[in-house]
Amino acid sequence: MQKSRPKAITAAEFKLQKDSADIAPVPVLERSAAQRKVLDAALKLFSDVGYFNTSIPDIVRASKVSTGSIYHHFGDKTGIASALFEQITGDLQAALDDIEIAHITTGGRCRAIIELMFEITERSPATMEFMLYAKHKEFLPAHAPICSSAPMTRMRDFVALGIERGEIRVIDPTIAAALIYGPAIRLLQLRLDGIIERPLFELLDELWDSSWRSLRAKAG
Amino acid sequence: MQKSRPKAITAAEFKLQKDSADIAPVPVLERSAAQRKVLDAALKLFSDVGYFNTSIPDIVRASKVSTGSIYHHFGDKTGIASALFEQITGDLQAALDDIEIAHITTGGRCRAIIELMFEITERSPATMEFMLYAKHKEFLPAHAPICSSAPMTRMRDFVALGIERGEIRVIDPTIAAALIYGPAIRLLQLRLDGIIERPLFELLDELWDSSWRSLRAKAG
DNA sequence: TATTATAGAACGAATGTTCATTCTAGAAAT
DNA sequence: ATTTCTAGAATGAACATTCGTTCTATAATA
Repeated sequence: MQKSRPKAITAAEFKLQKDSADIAPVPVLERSAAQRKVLDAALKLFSDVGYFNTSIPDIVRASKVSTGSIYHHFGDKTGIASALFEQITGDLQAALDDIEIAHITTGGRCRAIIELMFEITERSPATMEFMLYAKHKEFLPAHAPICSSAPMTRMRDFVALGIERGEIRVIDPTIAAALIYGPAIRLLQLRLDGIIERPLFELLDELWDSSWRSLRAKAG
Repeated sequence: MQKSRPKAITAAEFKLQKDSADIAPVPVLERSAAQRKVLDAALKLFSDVGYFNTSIPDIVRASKVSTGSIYHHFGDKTGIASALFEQITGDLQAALDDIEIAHITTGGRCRAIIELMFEITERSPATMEFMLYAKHKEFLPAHAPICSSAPMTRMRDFVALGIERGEIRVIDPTIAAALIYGPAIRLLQLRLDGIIERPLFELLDELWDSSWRSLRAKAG
């Protein structure tokens, strides 16, 4: 059901895709240096003090890009958040593509997804914070909630496929997905909040053994 | 380590408690009708459109309490959020007290906690949203993050005790807590986001069987 | 009991600030 | 030479908060 990530496409192809309803009209993400500076500064500020506590003058100061340029590139303040959202979910989609190719088994895929989430959390906490905590509906009314974003549904699809294939025992797929990803997400939230002080990688093996044990089919 | 909830106490007793450092100086929560109207309206607005999209005039309109009265009772806008936070965590503490008394086993306690979270989600989604999603650090800089709030640490303590008692197999307590509560919290988020359309209660048994299976000690 | 004093609560118009956005003009790029 | 980009001052609306006042109810006084 899920199409693979669109690669670089021409304008004509893009238009074509827009007409067929099942492909999200995500344009190719090519950012100028100024755009990147703005997005970097905004991500950091949004994560540190929150979207609503971040003013455009703050972003101007932090990014060293002028007000006029920011509005030229992003239209308005929500445009910045929107661009960040698309950047991050796009990157995530790409990473999920790689995982789908690199791992055949459901167990391998799910473990790799958890590893990916841990890695993003450690390497760029602000990115993970933006994905998890940003109340997108508060400043991105146009976007669907993060839970129903492409990467999230993709993660659930992997689990559902695992049940079909008999790799996961028969169980409500929603519950199965929650059992697999829920504990990992919980740990990563605790890590972001500073409750967990060790790098998440140190917890991965023990977490995975327990999570997967409760779900894999007996006759594996 | 954890003291039980303070019952109604006299002023003298309260002062005494304040001097001993290990009891939080939470005053008895007695709210006037006006205060309750404000808190009800604010909770609904905060949950519907977010704290920063809610103006004081909005709260005045919704609660039918005047600007002046609101400032008289709550000091400033963060005071409203703060009062909500204390109300909700206080109620939660009380419910956890009841659970601790009503259930002896760790399994029973954890299951009851999940049931409680589900029940709050169904009965008052706004309350659960405020607890989960409210980026408290953005508008309640004085409060610790929700993860390290009293009810959350309490929930972890139950799990840690279960390991000591041998009811849960030997495993990192942080991971154990994530395995128990993580999936439930995940489901409840999906329910709040409208992804799950059935009442959570219908998922409880299947969820619990799987969660607990991965954690209970072999020699139960 | 009748009158006055006091204090807390309620009110909402007025204030001053912040902030997103616009505007005008000039610099680069194509 | 036309379009794209950059710049930052100017604008105006929205907002949290303040303040002077009025209401209500209980307490003090006579």
